[in-house]
Amino acid sequence: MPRKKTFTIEFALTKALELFRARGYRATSMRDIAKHTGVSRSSVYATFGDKHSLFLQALRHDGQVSPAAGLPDLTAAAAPRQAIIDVFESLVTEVGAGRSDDYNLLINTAMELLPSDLEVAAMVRGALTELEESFRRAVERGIASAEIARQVDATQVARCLLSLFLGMQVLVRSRPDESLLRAVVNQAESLLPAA
Amino acid sequence: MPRKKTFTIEFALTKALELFRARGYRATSMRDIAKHTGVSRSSVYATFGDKHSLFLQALRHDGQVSPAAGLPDLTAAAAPRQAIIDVFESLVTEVGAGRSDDYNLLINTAMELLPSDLEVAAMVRGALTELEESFRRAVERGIASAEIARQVDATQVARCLLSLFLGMQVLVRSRPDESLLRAVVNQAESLLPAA
DNA sequence: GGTAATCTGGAACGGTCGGTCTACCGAAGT
DNA sequence: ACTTCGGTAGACCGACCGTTCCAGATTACC
Repeated sequence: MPRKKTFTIEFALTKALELFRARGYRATSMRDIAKHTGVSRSSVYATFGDKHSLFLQALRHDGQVSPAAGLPDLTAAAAPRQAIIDVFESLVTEVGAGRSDDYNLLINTAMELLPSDLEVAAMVRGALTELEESFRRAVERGIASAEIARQVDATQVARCLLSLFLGMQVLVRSRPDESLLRAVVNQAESLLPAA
Repeated sequence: MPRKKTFTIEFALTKALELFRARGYRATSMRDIAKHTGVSRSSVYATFGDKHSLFLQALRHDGQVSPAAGLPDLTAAAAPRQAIIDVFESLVTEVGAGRSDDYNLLINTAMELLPSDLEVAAMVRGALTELEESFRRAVERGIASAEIARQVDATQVARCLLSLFLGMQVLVRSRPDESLLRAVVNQAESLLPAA
Protein backbone atom coordinates (compact mmCIF):
# COMPACT_ATOMS: atom_id res chain seq x y z
CA MET A 1 0.00 0.00 0.00
CA PRO A 2 1.38 3.34 -1.03
CA ARG A 3 1.25 6.83 0.38
CA LYS A 4 -1.21 7.94 3.03
CA LYS A 5 -3.53 10.90 2.95
CA THR A 6 -1.70 14.16 3.38
CA PHE A 7 -4.68 16.06 4.73
CA THR A 8 -7.32 15.07 7.20
CA ILE A 9 -10.94 14.99 6.17
CA GLU A 10 -11.93 16.66 9.40
CA PHE A 11 -9.64 19.60 8.87
CA ALA A 12 -10.90 20.11 5.34
CA LEU A 13 -14.52 19.95 6.45
CA THR A 14 -13.87 22.43 9.21
CA LYS A 15 -12.16 24.87 6.87
CA ALA A 16 -14.86 24.42 4.25
CA LEU A 17 -17.57 25.16 6.77
CA GLU A 18 -15.75 28.31 7.78
CA LEU A 19 -16.29 29.61 4.28
CA PHE A 20 -19.88 28.44 4.03
CA ARG A 21 -20.57 30.07 7.36
CA ALA A 22 -19.04 33.39 6.39
CA ARG A 23 -20.33 33.66 2.83
CA GLY A 24 -23.28 31.32 2.46
CA TYR A 25 -23.68 28.30 0.22
CA ARG A 26 -24.06 29.77 -3.23
CA ALA A 27 -21.50 32.51 -2.71
CA THR A 28 -18.83 29.97 -1.83
CA SER A 29 -17.24 28.40 -4.89
CA MET A 30 -15.40 25.12 -5.01
CA ARG A 31 -12.33 27.07 -6.08
CA ASP A 32 -12.58 29.12 -2.88
CA ILE A 33 -12.84 25.95 -0.86
CA ALA A 34 -9.82 24.40 -2.53
CA LYS A 35 -7.79 27.49 -1.79
CA HIS A 36 -8.96 27.83 1.79
CA THR A 37 -8.49 24.20 2.69
CA GLY A 38 -5.17 23.92 0.88
CA VAL A 39 -6.51 20.85 -0.91
CA SER A 40 -6.50 20.76 -4.68
CA ARG A 41 -9.81 21.00 -6.43
CA SER A 42 -9.43 17.54 -7.88
CA SER A 43 -8.93 16.05 -4.44
CA VAL A 44 -11.89 17.89 -3.02
CA TYR A 45 -14.12 16.33 -5.65
CA ALA A 46 -12.46 12.95 -5.23
CA THR A 47 -12.89 13.02 -1.47
CA PHE A 48 -16.24 14.66 -0.94
CA GLY A 49 -18.12 14.29 -4.19
CA ASP A 50 -20.01 17.30 -5.43
CA LYS A 51 -20.61 20.63 -3.74
CA HIS A 52 -23.92 19.79 -2.16
CA SER A 53 -22.58 16.58 -0.75
CA LEU A 54 -19.57 18.41 0.66
CA PHE A 55 -21.88 20.91 2.30
CA LEU A 56 -23.93 18.17 3.93
CA GLN A 57 -20.79 16.43 5.18
CA ALA A 58 -19.48 19.69 6.58
CA LEU A 59 -22.78 20.30 8.34
CA ARG A 60 -22.80 16.79 9.75
CA HIS A 61 -19.20 17.10 10.89
CA ASP A 62 -19.97 20.36 12.61
CA GLY A 63 -23.02 18.79 14.18
CA GLN A 64 -20.87 16.14 15.78
CA VAL A 65 -18.37 18.62 17.10
CA SER A 66 -20.84 21.19 18.43
CA PRO A 67 -24.32 19.72 18.34
CA ALA A 68 -26.17 22.98 18.88
CA ALA A 69 -24.35 25.05 16.28
CA GLY A 70 -21.86 26.75 18.51
CA LEU A 71 -24.19 27.19 21.41
CA PRO A 72 -22.51 27.26 24.81
CA ASP A 73 -23.16 24.08 26.68
CA LEU A 74 -26.36 24.40 28.62
CA THR A 75 -26.52 20.86 29.88
CA ALA A 76 -23.88 20.98 32.59
CA ALA A 77 -24.26 24.50 33.90
CA ALA A 78 -24.71 24.80 37.64
CA ALA A 79 -27.06 27.78 37.37
CA PRO A 80 -29.36 27.07 34.42
CA ARG A 81 -31.10 30.42 34.47
CA GLN A 82 -27.89 32.36 34.30
CA ALA A 83 -26.55 29.94 31.70
CA ILE A 84 -29.46 30.74 29.43
CA ILE A 85 -28.96 34.45 29.91
CA ASP A 86 -25.27 34.04 29.23
CA VAL A 87 -26.05 32.54 25.85
CA PHE A 88 -27.77 35.74 24.89
CA GLU A 89 -25.23 37.92 26.63
CA SER A 90 -22.42 36.33 24.67
CA LEU A 91 -24.17 37.38 21.49
CA VAL A 92 -24.22 40.97 22.69
CA THR A 93 -20.61 41.04 23.79
CA GLU A 94 -19.52 39.50 20.51
CA VAL A 95 -21.06 42.42 18.69
CA GLY A 96 -19.46 44.82 21.12
CA ALA A 97 -16.08 43.26 20.44
CA GLY A 98 -16.59 43.60 16.70
CA ARG A 99 -16.58 39.85 16.17
CA SER A 100 -19.14 39.32 13.49
CA ASP A 101 -17.67 36.87 11.02
CA ASP A 102 -19.31 33.80 12.43
CA TYR A 103 -22.92 34.58 11.71
CA ASN A 104 -25.20 31.82 12.60
CA LEU A 105 -24.91 29.17 9.94
CA LEU A 106 -28.37 27.85 10.65
CA ILE A 107 -30.13 31.04 9.67
CA ASN A 108 -27.89 31.64 6.72
CA THR A 109 -28.59 28.28 5.19
CA ALA A 110 -32.21 28.28 6.27
CA MET A 111 -32.94 31.49 4.41
CA GLU A 112 -30.82 30.55 1.44
CA LEU A 113 -31.63 26.89 0.78
CA LEU A 114 -34.95 26.22 2.48
CA PRO A 115 -37.50 25.03 1.90
CA SER A 116 -36.55 23.61 -1.49
CA ASP A 117 -33.48 21.68 -0.31
CA LEU A 118 -35.02 18.83 1.64
CA GLU A 119 -31.81 17.29 2.98
CA VAL A 120 -30.52 20.57 4.34
CA ALA A 121 -33.99 21.37 5.61
CA ALA A 122 -33.97 18.21 7.68
CA MET A 123 -30.61 19.05 9.21
CA VAL A 124 -31.57 22.63 10.02
CA ARG A 125 -34.82 21.42 11.50
CA GLY A 126 -32.94 18.92 13.60
CA ALA A 127 -30.46 21.46 14.88
CA LEU A 128 -33.21 23.91 15.77
CA THR A 129 -35.16 21.24 17.57
CA GLU A 130 -32.05 20.30 19.47
CA LEU A 131 -31.55 23.91 20.43
CA GLU A 132 -35.15 24.19 21.57
CA GLU A 133 -34.79 21.05 23.65
CA SER A 134 -31.61 22.40 25.15
CA PHE A 135 -33.43 25.53 26.25
CA ARG A 136 -36.35 23.52 27.57
CA ARG A 137 -34.20 21.22 29.68
CA ALA A 138 -32.33 24.17 31.11
CA VAL A 139 -35.59 25.85 32.06
CA GLU A 140 -36.83 22.64 33.65
CA ARG A 141 -33.65 22.28 35.64
CA GLY A 142 -34.00 25.88 36.74
CA ILE A 143 -37.49 25.15 37.96
CA ALA A 144 -36.34 22.00 39.71
CA SER A 145 -33.62 23.91 41.51
CA ALA A 146 -36.10 26.62 42.49
CA GLU A 147 -34.12 29.11 40.45
CA ILE A 148 -37.05 29.79 38.15
CA ALA A 149 -40.65 30.25 39.18
CA ARG A 150 -42.67 27.04 39.18
CA GLN A 151 -45.55 28.40 37.12
CA VAL A 152 -43.60 29.00 33.91
CA ASP A 153 -44.34 26.67 31.01
CA ALA A 154 -40.94 25.27 30.10
CA THR A 155 -41.99 24.28 26.60
CA GLN A 156 -43.48 27.64 25.74
CA VAL A 157 -40.59 29.59 27.22
CA ALA A 158 -38.08 27.42 25.40
CA ARG A 159 -39.80 28.07 22.10
CA CYS A 160 -39.93 31.76 22.80
CA LEU A 161 -36.23 31.77 23.67
CA LEU A 162 -35.52 29.97 20.42
CA SER A 163 -37.35 32.60 18.43
CA LEU A 164 -35.61 35.38 20.34
CA PHE A 165 -32.24 33.77 19.72
CA LEU A 166 -32.85 33.53 15.98
CA GLY A 167 -34.17 37.06 15.83
CA MET A 168 -31.10 38.36 17.62
CA GLN A 169 -28.86 36.63 15.09
CA VAL A 170 -30.66 38.53 12.36
CA LEU A 171 -30.27 41.76 14.30
CA VAL A 172 -26.57 41.10 14.80
CA ARG A 173 -26.21 41.14 11.06
CA SER A 174 -28.54 43.95 10.21
CA ARG A 175 -28.45 46.27 13.21
CA PRO A 176 -25.31 45.52 15.22
CA ASP A 177 -26.29 47.95 17.94
CA GLU A 178 -25.18 46.83 21.36
CA SER A 179 -27.83 48.79 23.26
CA LEU A 180 -30.58 47.36 21.08
CA LEU A 181 -29.45 43.81 21.72
CA ARG A 182 -28.93 44.54 25.39
CA ALA A 183 -32.53 45.69 25.65
CA VAL A 184 -33.71 42.47 24.07
CA VAL A 185 -31.74 40.42 26.57
CA ASN A 186 -32.95 42.46 29.52
CA GLN A 187 -36.53 42.08 28.46
CA ALA A 188 -36.09 38.41 27.71
CA GLU A 189 -35.16 37.82 31.32
CA SER A 190 -38.75 38.54 32.24
CA LEU A 191 -39.61 35.25 30.56
CA LEU A 192 -37.62 33.56 33.30
CA PRO A 193 -39.02 35.00 36.52
CA ALA A 194 -37.14 34.05 39.66
CA ALA A 195 -38.98 31.74 42.00
CA MET B 1 -42.88 63.63 -29.46
CA PRO B 2 -43.03 59.93 -30.20
CA ARG B 3 -44.37 56.90 -28.48
CA LYS B 4 -44.97 56.69 -24.77
CA LYS B 5 -43.85 54.02 -22.37
CA THR B 6 -45.82 50.82 -22.76
CA PHE B 7 -45.19 49.58 -19.23
CA THR B 8 -45.29 51.39 -15.95
CA ILE B 9 -42.18 51.59 -13.85
CA GLU B 10 -44.17 50.83 -10.74
CA PHE B 11 -45.60 47.64 -12.13
CA ALA B 12 -42.18 46.45 -13.23
CA LEU B 13 -40.66 47.23 -9.83
CA THR B 14 -43.46 45.41 -8.07
CA LYS B 15 -43.08 42.34 -10.23
CA ALA B 16 -39.30 42.42 -9.91
CA LEU B 17 -39.55 42.57 -6.15
CA GLU B 18 -41.87 39.57 -6.18
CA LEU B 19 -39.03 37.56 -7.63
CA PHE B 20 -36.38 39.00 -5.33
CA ARG B 21 -38.64 38.26 -2.38
CA ALA B 22 -39.28 34.68 -3.37
CA ARG B 23 -35.79 33.71 -4.53
CA GLY B 24 -33.33 36.18 -3.07
CA TYR B 25 -31.04 38.61 -4.83
CA ARG B 26 -28.35 36.42 -6.31
CA ALA B 27 -30.71 33.62 -7.30
CA THR B 28 -32.81 36.01 -9.36
CA SER B 29 -31.36 36.65 -12.81
CA MET B 30 -32.07 39.60 -15.03
CA ARG B 31 -33.48 37.17 -17.56
CA ASP B 32 -35.96 35.97 -14.94
CA ILE B 33 -36.95 39.53 -14.23
CA ALA B 34 -37.45 40.34 -17.88
CA LYS B 35 -39.69 37.33 -18.28
CA HIS B 36 -41.69 37.96 -15.11
CA THR B 37 -42.24 41.66 -15.75
CA GLY B 38 -42.97 41.14 -19.43
CA VAL B 39 -40.40 43.81 -20.24
CA SER B 40 -37.54 42.99 -22.53
CA ARG B 41 -34.10 42.73 -21.05
CA SER B 42 -32.89 45.68 -23.03
CA SER B 43 -35.63 47.89 -21.66
CA VAL B 44 -34.98 46.74 -18.10
CA TYR B 45 -31.39 47.88 -18.40
CA ALA B 46 -32.38 51.08 -20.17
CA THR B 47 -34.93 51.94 -17.51
CA PHE B 48 -33.35 50.80 -14.27
CA GLY B 49 -29.64 50.56 -14.94
CA ASP B 50 -27.86 47.54 -13.58
CA LYS B 51 -29.14 44.79 -11.34
CA HIS B 52 -28.08 46.30 -8.05
CA SER B 53 -29.63 49.60 -8.93
CA LEU B 54 -32.86 47.87 -9.92
CA PHE B 55 -32.89 46.07 -6.60
CA LEU B 56 -32.49 49.31 -4.68
CA GLN B 57 -35.26 50.97 -6.68
CA ALA B 58 -37.54 48.00 -6.07
CA LEU B 59 -36.80 48.15 -2.36
CA ARG B 60 -37.46 51.87 -2.28
CA HIS B 61 -40.66 51.49 -4.23
CA ASP B 62 -41.87 48.82 -1.87
CA GLY B 63 -40.91 50.99 1.06
CA GLN B 64 -43.19 53.73 -0.19
CA VAL B 65 -46.09 51.38 -0.72
CA SER B 66 -45.81 49.44 2.53
CA PRO B 67 -43.32 51.18 4.79
CA ALA B 68 -42.92 48.37 7.26
CA ALA B 69 -42.37 45.55 4.79
CA GLY B 70 -45.85 44.15 4.66
CA LEU B 71 -46.58 44.64 8.29
CA PRO B 72 -50.23 45.21 9.14
CA ASP B 73 -50.89 48.79 10.04
CA LEU B 74 -50.32 49.29 13.73
CA THR B 75 -50.80 53.02 13.80
CA ALA B 76 -54.54 53.24 13.46
CA ALA B 77 -55.68 50.20 15.39
CA ALA B 78 -58.24 50.86 18.08
CA ALA B 79 -56.86 48.18 20.39
CA PRO B 80 -53.05 48.40 20.17
CA ARG B 81 -52.34 45.38 22.32
CA GLN B 82 -54.51 43.11 20.22
CA ALA B 83 -53.16 44.70 17.06
CA ILE B 84 -49.63 43.69 18.07
CA ILE B 85 -50.72 40.18 18.85
CA ASP B 86 -52.57 40.01 15.55
CA VAL B 87 -49.35 40.76 13.72
CA PHE B 88 -47.85 37.63 15.19
CA GLU B 89 -51.06 35.66 14.85
CA SER B 90 -51.21 36.42 11.15
CA LEU B 91 -47.79 34.86 10.77
CA VAL B 92 -49.06 31.69 12.40
CA THR B 93 -52.24 31.47 10.36
CA GLU B 94 -50.29 32.07 7.16
CA VAL B 95 -48.25 28.99 7.90
CA GLY B 96 -51.39 27.05 8.74
CA ALA B 97 -52.88 28.04 5.39
CA GLY B 98 -49.76 26.93 3.56
CA ARG B 99 -48.94 30.42 2.36
CA SER B 100 -45.20 30.56 2.45
CA ASP B 101 -44.03 32.23 -0.70
CA ASP B 102 -43.67 35.69 0.69
CA TYR B 103 -40.90 35.15 3.15
CA ASN B 104 -39.79 38.27 4.79
CA LEU B 105 -37.70 40.17 2.33
CA LEU B 106 -35.84 41.99 5.06
CA ILE B 107 -34.33 38.87 6.54
CA ASN B 108 -33.63 37.36 3.18
CA THR B 109 -31.64 40.29 1.97
CA ALA B 110 -30.10 40.96 5.36
CA MET B 111 -28.59 37.50 5.52
CA GLU B 112 -27.62 37.48 1.88
CA LEU B 113 -26.18 40.92 1.24
CA LEU B 114 -25.23 42.31 4.63
CA PRO B 115 -23.01 43.61 5.95
CA SER B 116 -20.93 44.07 2.82
CA ASP B 117 -23.55 45.92 0.78
CA LEU B 118 -23.72 49.28 2.47
CA GLU B 119 -26.61 50.75 0.49
CA VAL B 120 -28.83 47.77 1.10
CA ALA B 121 -27.67 47.66 4.70
CA ALA B 122 -28.88 51.20 5.23
CA MET B 123 -32.30 50.38 3.79
CA VAL B 124 -32.70 47.23 5.85
CA ARG B 125 -31.60 49.08 8.95
CA GLY B 126 -34.11 51.80 8.23
CA ALA B 127 -36.96 49.38 7.72
CA LEU B 128 -36.15 47.51 10.92
CA THR B 129 -35.93 50.74 12.88
CA GLU B 130 -39.28 51.75 11.47
CA LEU B 131 -40.74 48.44 12.53
CA GLU B 132 -39.32 48.82 16.00
CA GLU B 133 -40.77 52.31 16.27
CA SER B 134 -44.10 51.01 15.10
CA PHE B 135 -44.11 48.44 17.88
CA ARG B 136 -43.00 51.01 20.44
CA ARG B 137 -45.73 53.48 19.55
CA ALA B 138 -48.34 50.75 19.70
CA VAL B 139 -47.16 49.73 23.15
CA GLU B 140 -47.21 53.34 24.31
CA ARG B 141 -50.73 53.80 23.02
CA GLY B 142 -51.71 50.63 24.81
CA ILE B 143 -50.31 52.00 28.02
CA ALA B 144 -52.03 55.33 27.50
CA SER B 145 -55.36 53.62 26.98
CA ALA B 146 -54.79 51.49 30.10
CA GLU B 147 -54.80 48.38 27.93
CA ILE B 148 -51.26 47.51 28.91
CA ALA B 149 -49.77 47.70 32.37
CA ARG B 150 -48.11 51.01 33.15
CA GLN B 151 -44.84 49.52 34.37
CA VAL B 152 -43.74 48.00 31.06
CA ASP B 153 -40.81 49.64 29.32
CA ALA B 154 -42.15 50.42 25.85
CA THR B 155 -38.70 50.66 24.28
CA GLN B 156 -37.49 47.39 25.68
CA VAL B 157 -40.67 45.54 24.86
CA ALA B 158 -40.67 46.93 21.33
CA ARG B 159 -37.13 45.71 20.77
CA CYS B 160 -38.00 42.32 22.17
CA LEU B 161 -41.03 42.11 19.89
CA LEU B 162 -38.85 43.02 16.94
CA SER B 163 -36.45 40.20 17.74
CA LEU B 164 -39.31 37.78 18.23
CA PHE B 165 -40.84 38.83 14.93
CA LEU B 166 -37.61 38.25 13.04
CA GLY B 167 -37.05 34.95 14.79
CA MET B 168 -40.51 33.78 13.86
CA GLN B 169 -39.85 34.61 10.24
CA VAL B 170 -36.84 32.32 10.38
CA LEU B 171 -38.92 29.62 12.02
CA VAL B 172 -41.62 29.97 9.38
CA ARG B 173 -39.04 29.01 6.82
CA SER B 174 -37.18 26.36 8.75
CA ARG B 175 -39.78 24.82 11.04
CA PRO B 176 -43.23 25.65 9.73
CA ASP B 177 -44.91 24.06 12.70
CA GLU B 178 -48.10 25.81 13.70
CA SER B 179 -48.02 24.66 17.31
CA LEU B 180 -44.45 25.84 17.73
CA LEU B 181 -45.27 29.29 16.42
CA ARG B 182 -48.46 29.37 18.44
CA ALA B 183 -46.46 28.73 21.59
CA VAL B 184 -44.15 31.61 20.76
CA VAL B 185 -47.08 33.95 20.31
CA ASN B 186 -48.75 32.81 23.50
CA GLN B 187 -45.62 33.33 25.50
CA ALA B 188 -44.92 36.65 23.83
CA GLU B 189 -48.18 37.95 25.21
CA SER B 190 -46.63 37.86 28.64
CA LEU B 191 -44.46 40.75 27.48
CA LEU B 192 -47.64 42.79 27.26
CA PRO B 193 -49.36 42.32 30.64
CA ALA B 194 -52.83 43.78 30.89
CA ALA B 195 -53.15 46.74 33.16
C1' DG C 1 -44.83 60.74 -44.92
C1' DG C 2 -41.19 61.75 -42.01
C1' DT C 3 -39.05 61.64 -37.75
C1' DA C 4 -38.05 60.90 -33.16
C1' DA C 5 -38.53 58.11 -29.30
C1' DT C 6 -39.54 53.52 -27.32
C1' DC C 7 -39.59 48.81 -27.10
C1' DT C 8 -38.21 44.10 -28.71
C1' DG C 9 -35.55 40.05 -29.83
C1' DG C 10 -31.46 38.20 -30.11
C1' DA C 11 -26.49 38.07 -30.88
C1' DA C 12 -22.37 38.67 -28.54
C1' DC C 13 -18.72 39.29 -24.82
C1' DG C 14 -16.16 38.31 -20.85
C1' DG C 15 -16.52 36.16 -16.67
C1' DT C 16 -17.51 32.59 -13.18
C1' DC C 17 -19.40 28.46 -11.93
C1' DG C 18 -19.72 23.17 -11.05
C1' DG C 19 -17.74 19.36 -12.72
C1' DT C 20 -14.60 16.10 -15.47
C1' DC C 21 -10.41 14.51 -17.11
C1' DT C 22 -5.67 13.82 -18.18
C1' DA C 23 -0.71 14.10 -17.21
C1' DC C 24 2.40 14.26 -13.80
C1' DC C 25 4.59 13.85 -9.11
C1' DG C 26 5.98 11.40 -4.73
C1' DA C 27 5.90 8.43 -1.14
C1' DA C 28 5.09 3.79 0.69
C1' DG C 29 5.02 -1.29 0.08
C1' DT C 30 6.91 -5.50 -2.36
C1' DA D 1 13.46 -0.99 -9.01
C1' DC D 2 8.82 -1.03 -9.68
C1' DT D 3 4.25 -0.83 -8.89
C1' DT D 4 0.41 1.55 -6.80
C1' DC D 5 -2.20 4.82 -5.10
C1' DG D 6 -3.02 9.73 -3.02
C1' DG D 7 -2.38 14.11 -4.45
C1' DT D 8 -1.56 18.19 -7.63
C1' DA D 9 -1.98 21.27 -11.44
C1' DG D 10 -4.25 22.79 -15.07
C1' DA D 11 -6.79 22.40 -19.32
C1' DC D 12 -11.33 21.78 -20.64
C1' DC D 13 -16.53 21.62 -21.00
C1' DG D 14 -21.18 23.36 -20.97
C1' DA D 15 -24.08 26.33 -18.57
C1' DC D 16 -25.43 30.54 -16.77
C1' DC D 17 -24.48 35.11 -15.41
C1' DG D 18 -24.55 40.51 -16.01
C1' DT D 19 -24.11 43.55 -19.47
C1' DT D 20 -23.78 45.79 -24.02
C1' DC D 21 -25.12 46.45 -28.53
C1' DC D 22 -27.67 46.56 -32.69
C1' DA D 23 -31.18 45.88 -36.33
C1' DG D 24 -35.87 46.19 -36.72
C1' DA D 25 -40.65 46.94 -35.37
C1' DT D 26 -44.01 50.13 -33.40
C1' DT D 27 -46.15 54.30 -32.13
C1' DA D 28 -47.08 59.27 -31.62
C1' DC D 29 -46.40 63.76 -33.06
C1' DC D 30 -45.10 67.35 -37.04
